[in-house]
Amino acid sequence: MTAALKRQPDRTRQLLLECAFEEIRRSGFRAASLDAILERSGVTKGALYHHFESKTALGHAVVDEVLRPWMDDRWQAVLNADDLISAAIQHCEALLQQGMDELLIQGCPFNNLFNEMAAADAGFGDRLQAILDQWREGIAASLRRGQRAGHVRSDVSPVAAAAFLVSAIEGSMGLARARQSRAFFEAALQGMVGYLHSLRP
Amino acid sequence: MTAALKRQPDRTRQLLLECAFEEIRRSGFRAASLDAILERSGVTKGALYHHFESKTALGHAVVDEVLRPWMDDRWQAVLNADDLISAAIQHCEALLQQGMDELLIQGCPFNNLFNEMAAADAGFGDRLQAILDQWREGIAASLRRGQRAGHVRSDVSPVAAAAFLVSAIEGSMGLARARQSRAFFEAALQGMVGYLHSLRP
DNA sequence: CCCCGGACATACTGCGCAGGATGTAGGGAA
DNA sequence: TTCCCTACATCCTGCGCAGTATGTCCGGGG
Repeated sequence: MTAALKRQPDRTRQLLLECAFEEIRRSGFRAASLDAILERSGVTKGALYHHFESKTALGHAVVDEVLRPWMDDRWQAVLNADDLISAAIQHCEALLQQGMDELLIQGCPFNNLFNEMAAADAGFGDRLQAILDQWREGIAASLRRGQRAGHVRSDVSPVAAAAFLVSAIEGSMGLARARQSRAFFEAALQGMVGYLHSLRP
Repeated sequence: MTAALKRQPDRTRQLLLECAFEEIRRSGFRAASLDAILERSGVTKGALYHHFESKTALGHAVVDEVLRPWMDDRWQAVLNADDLISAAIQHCEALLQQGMDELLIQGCPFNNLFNEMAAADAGFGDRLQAILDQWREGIAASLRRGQRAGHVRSDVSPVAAAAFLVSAIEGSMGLARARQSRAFFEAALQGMVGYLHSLRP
């Protein structure tokens, strides 16, 4: 840490959270090395263990304070749109045209962490489940609004469609990430657009 | 290893592969402990390293000789059916009614391993990608047959629908596994059935 | 009968890692 | 100014693990 940054506990903590998020994103939680986080942030081990009582606690804080806002921010626009289906299709097409590169290479950090840790550690599981539920319920609520407004077929179950949608989204990211298979991701997005159209009346 | 099983190289090798598959299924590849595999199989470390030159090589062999047949076996019936959509819907409903417990608890071993290793190790990546491609192409081919037979709408892209389908399947298993969330999995399956119906003319 | 190589068994090493023990410096309250 | 607690810094330790070195035994070919 540079001299200018000494003795700024909030900033140090935030720096650790952000560097940990990046490292976890690249390597996953288990493979994330504390030493790597420390090197990247310029913070020492003593400082880290002053702010967080264990690697696991650091991970939990990353979920609460970085990953959750990241997800909220990412999906807010689509979820709050008047017409979810149009917004989602637009979102897909935007992805198809411009840089989905970051997503392809590193995948969705939520999905990565969920797959790795949700089953193994209840602290992660509860937190990630809460994010997932909120996301899913947001979609379901938006679909219900769409049904009332006549944008969405009335015979689809919002809950089922929402679960299916998040499954398809995370599944396609997970499968596409691994090998930078742009073609696969494009095909899956196309299929998603087809599905979204089928929800129309 | 019991006395009766000594000096049977093929059987020893097979035993190792199967125990490794189970251990990997439970813990993932990285967290899979060779010592645990050895204890479960009753084989010693010398024997293991006689048959496989590294943990990674063991993992690759597990994919080739256990996981691939497991997947082939699992999906063959659906892929070869006359009417893919009916077969898939039936498959979903069978899952909904009887024990999806094993899948819920441990998830799909292909999906688990793909998420964990495909990006990190080219040996795993190539093998798993091949399985995925074969699966996806099987679905696409089946959809094309369905189009010729009039079971499937002619305006859907088989390639896109196949990619979307495998994404949704693996995504729902991945998300449902983590926390034994039966409700989520059921909703996702219901959504899947809805999607499958929408592929009908 | 010998002997040689494949099929194991046992004991050890080295490494990366999370985490702990202990030391120190800055800055605000009295 | 003194004091004291927060916010760090440094060094050490123990553990689990993959991988290795070396020994041994069985079974078949000559």
